[in-house]
Amino acid sequence: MKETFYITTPIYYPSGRYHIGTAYTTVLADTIKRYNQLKNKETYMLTGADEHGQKIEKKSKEANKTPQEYVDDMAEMARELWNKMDIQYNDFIRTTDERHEKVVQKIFDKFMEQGDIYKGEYEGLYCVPCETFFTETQLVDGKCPDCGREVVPMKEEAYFFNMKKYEDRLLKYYEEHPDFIKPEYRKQEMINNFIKPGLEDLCVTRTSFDWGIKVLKDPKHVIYVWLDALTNYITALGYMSEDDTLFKKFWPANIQLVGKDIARFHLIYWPIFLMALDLPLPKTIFVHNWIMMKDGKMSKSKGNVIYPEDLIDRYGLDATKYFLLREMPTSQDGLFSPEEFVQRYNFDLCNDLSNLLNRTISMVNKYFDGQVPEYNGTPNDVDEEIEKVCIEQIEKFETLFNNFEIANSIQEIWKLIARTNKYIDETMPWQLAKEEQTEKLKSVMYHLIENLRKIAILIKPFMNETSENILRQIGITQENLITWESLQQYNQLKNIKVIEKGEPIFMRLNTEEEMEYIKQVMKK
RNA sequence: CGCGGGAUGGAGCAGUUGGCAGCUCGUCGGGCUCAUAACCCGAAGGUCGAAGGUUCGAGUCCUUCUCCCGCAACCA
Repeated sequence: MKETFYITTPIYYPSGRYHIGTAYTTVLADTIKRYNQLKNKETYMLTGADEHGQKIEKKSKEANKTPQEYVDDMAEMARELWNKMDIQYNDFIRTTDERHEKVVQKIFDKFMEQGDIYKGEYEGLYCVPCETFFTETQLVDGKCPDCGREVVPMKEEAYFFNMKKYEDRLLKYYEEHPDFIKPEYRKQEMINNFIKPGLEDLCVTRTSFDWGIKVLKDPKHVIYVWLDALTNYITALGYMSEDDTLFKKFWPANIQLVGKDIARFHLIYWPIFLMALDLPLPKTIFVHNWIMMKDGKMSKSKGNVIYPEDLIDRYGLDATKYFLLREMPTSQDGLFSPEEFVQRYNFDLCNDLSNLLNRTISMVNKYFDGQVPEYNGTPNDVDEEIEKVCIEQIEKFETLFNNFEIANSIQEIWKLIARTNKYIDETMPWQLAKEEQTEKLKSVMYHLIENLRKIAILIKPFMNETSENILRQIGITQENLITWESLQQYNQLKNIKVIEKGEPIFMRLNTEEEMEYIKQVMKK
């Protein structure tokens, strides 16, 4: 039996077009999934949409649609984007799916029966025209953040989930499972800000709007956001339904990705819901940071929003994914800027990677008519060293990647690329050719192709197209030479012929022009 | 004294368990010619936010302070 691997993204709230940050989360998930797939695990990736709530109700009115029509259109948009980005999700859950709604109702009833949910009163500051509750901290100058009008204290009947009951268990779980929350400092944040001061019970229903899952036994209430949204990770697998084979197979999740804005809900409420259901908790919840712009958060009013389609259409999918993953540190927010994007493209992708491929292919053609020599040992120290470096870099990559330090892990691949470029200068193949040192020259060509093969495999989880392109150009077609295990081999290439003329995988961009282009696109 | 993170050569960042301060880009000089004005080498440039302390030795540990960012509970 293959080891299983279940990974989830948040279900995104479809209140508008998805920007680059949403794409980042999904690309990250897809990359981790593909990596684990290459490592021969049976993987399952879930993404989806969180389609209930008052905001959707409003948005749909503005668009002159029913809420259902509105979310249908948005779901379609999301699917198109993920297809365009070649995201290999296995399932797309929508909270309006019947399979989800039915189970959420069952879960609600179960919590009622267990006494985890009780009826009480929700008190908050209410904006009458907007028909919305706000907390004090949400207010802008003590007024409604949406319309700027006065808010009034209001009460409404609501059901609450008794969080206090699980407080101690949650803390204990944190302590006993050091891998549960990554990065570590998020745990401290949760404990100090929310758990230590004492958890407040969570309001799980509302009566002030309709667009949600009805409470069966009290239908004027709809189930409110988090109980509805968070449970998607298990309803999608068929939990509490006739066919729960996927649930049995894949739960608990190996990793659940969330942005820092929704960390609290995933690190506190979600584990508590699972405890109340007597289910195992996910192995890791990974909180990633945000992509910031030079002038702060992306926002339409600032005119600094970047959409994934714009980058993909002009620079290709792989370049876009490369940038996202390479630029996002684990410990802090990443920075997007047009100049950074163009520079990464030119330096890393064109100069380092694409050029390495190009010069190698050219030499194999020039010196051996495109026929890659077979492994003939290591005729000098440099060859031996390059073999060693290769092994080391692969190890470093794996260690970092397994710890979800993706940006750092990618840098290790690029160190290998840089080292391989340097290897050419050290060995000076043109000199070897002149001096007719054929054995040495053969060895150099062999090692170059071998490194390119490994580089192609290493980038496969996030640059699949480029990976295949490289392998095609260096003439590697045998399945057994493109597996993850084959990274350990260094002397197996036989009967390989590179293409006659190298095709650049990335062409140098004009920095000025492209910076201007990206800036234009951001203002749209 | 609410909580967490950050402050490292011109810019952006690495720096696990304390042991000669690194990387990418930029600048200056050189090399090579297989390749994309590319690639390779060398140099200049930092009292690692401030002040104390522990230590044979601290960017790394402790204390205090300054500035920046995020969070502060039901908005996804």
